[in-house]
Amino acid sequence: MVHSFDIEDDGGADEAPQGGRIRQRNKARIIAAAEKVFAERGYDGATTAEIAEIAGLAKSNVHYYFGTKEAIYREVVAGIVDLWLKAFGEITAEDDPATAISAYIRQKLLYSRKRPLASRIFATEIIRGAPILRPFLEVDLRDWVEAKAKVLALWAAQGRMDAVSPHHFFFMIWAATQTYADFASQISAVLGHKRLREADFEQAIATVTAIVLKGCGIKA
Amino acid sequence: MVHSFDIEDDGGADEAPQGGRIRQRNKARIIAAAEKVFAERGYDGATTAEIAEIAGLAKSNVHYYFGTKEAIYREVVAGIVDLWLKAFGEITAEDDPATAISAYIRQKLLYSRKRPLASRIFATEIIRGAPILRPFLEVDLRDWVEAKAKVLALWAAQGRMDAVSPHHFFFMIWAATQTYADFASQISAVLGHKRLREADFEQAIATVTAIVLKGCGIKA
DNA sequence: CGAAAACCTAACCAGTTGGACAATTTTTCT
DNA sequence: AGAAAAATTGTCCAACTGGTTAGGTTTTCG
Repeated sequence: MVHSFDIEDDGGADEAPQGGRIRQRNKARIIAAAEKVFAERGYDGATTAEIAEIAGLAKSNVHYYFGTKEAIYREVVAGIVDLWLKAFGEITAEDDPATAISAYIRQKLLYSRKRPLASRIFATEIIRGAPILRPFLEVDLRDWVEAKAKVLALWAAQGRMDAVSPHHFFFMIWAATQTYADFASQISAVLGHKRLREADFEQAIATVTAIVLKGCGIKA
Repeated sequence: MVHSFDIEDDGGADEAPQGGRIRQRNKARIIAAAEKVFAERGYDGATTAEIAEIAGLAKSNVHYYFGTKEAIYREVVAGIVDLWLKAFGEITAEDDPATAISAYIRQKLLYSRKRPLASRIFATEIIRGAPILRPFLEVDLRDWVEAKAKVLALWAAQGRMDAVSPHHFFFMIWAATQTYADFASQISAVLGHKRLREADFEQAIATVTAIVLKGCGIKA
């Protein structure tokens, strides 16, 4: 998993939340509330008071569990990184290119649908210059892309796809899929829908997949 | 141009900045400084004090020209919308599809290179739910997309390109081009470059153009 | 020139925010 | 039960922020 990068404070086991039932439940509530508030208001716009209110706790109680606002933010971001890593899915040389890439795009797009708040927090963190996530980007993500670049190069050598720049290939997929979370308000405005529907996402999956596969000369 | 939507307060002529030389120069300085601050800190994180400092004026002087922080923000956003409209470029039925789409992608990408701050402010505005830009998105941008959808449909009927969903086609191009401004820190981290270089943008243009054109069956 | 208009800014203010703390209540464990 | 640990909260506060104001300086223009 992630070796070089650990956002969370505890250097210990990566699993099993610590503490009693109450602690566990309240921390979860706070994180969930914080995700909403950070996504809607941004880091600076978010207030611990609003997080507390949504979590159904007193503000002082929020500070009891997480010392500072930044600590809450770091934990929210850490959770999002986990999601990213899971959403990465597997793309190996043994896979069929069309199958693997299609699955990857679908997974990313469904993630934008299921967890738009997380996606937006990730986006604003990057836009702000990735003060928290820089190590993750420079090491883990970079390694991941380098590994996948080799897979794409192999596929290209085998004539199973065109020789496209693997970096920009992924940048394009990430952008095209994340936009349905981050820019949802723009997309729904243009589509004339109040909210994005299931069908919109299905059509997005179809369009993005079709263009990317054909555009890279990947045979089905 | 824009008929249904006017962010700027003055209902009058759209050209020629009002006021004397000093006023003009200082307002420009403030806007430039504000663009930087809003892009880096977000709306809530931005302070009029920092804007003033970067502009080289006293905070009170900033409030002398623009009454409120929100007014500054609105003017910055209005300027960005103008850029968007210009960057839209022309895509008409008479154009050659490959030429028109290539030029459009290139223009958008170069805009991400030349004006990354503007792009980031636009992005955060959308992520926040587009409180200011909603009318623009729902009317002007929507109309623009509908008009272009007809062009794409015609091209498809003429067998000059595949019948792809025009909406998602543009969402994809917007995402793939804007990502080089908004997510520059992610991209440079993955590429291992401290800053994005000219060559990175050229390769981005090449990759995105190639995938989109081929992916939509647009013959060169 | 001279006065009106435009420009500039130090000082100030009221509201908000993150966070500290001490006192109290609840839960846990023996 | 009863003591220790954990949880809860009202209250307080220093720092900061957007914005005002009053009084000064500079520019403009007849």
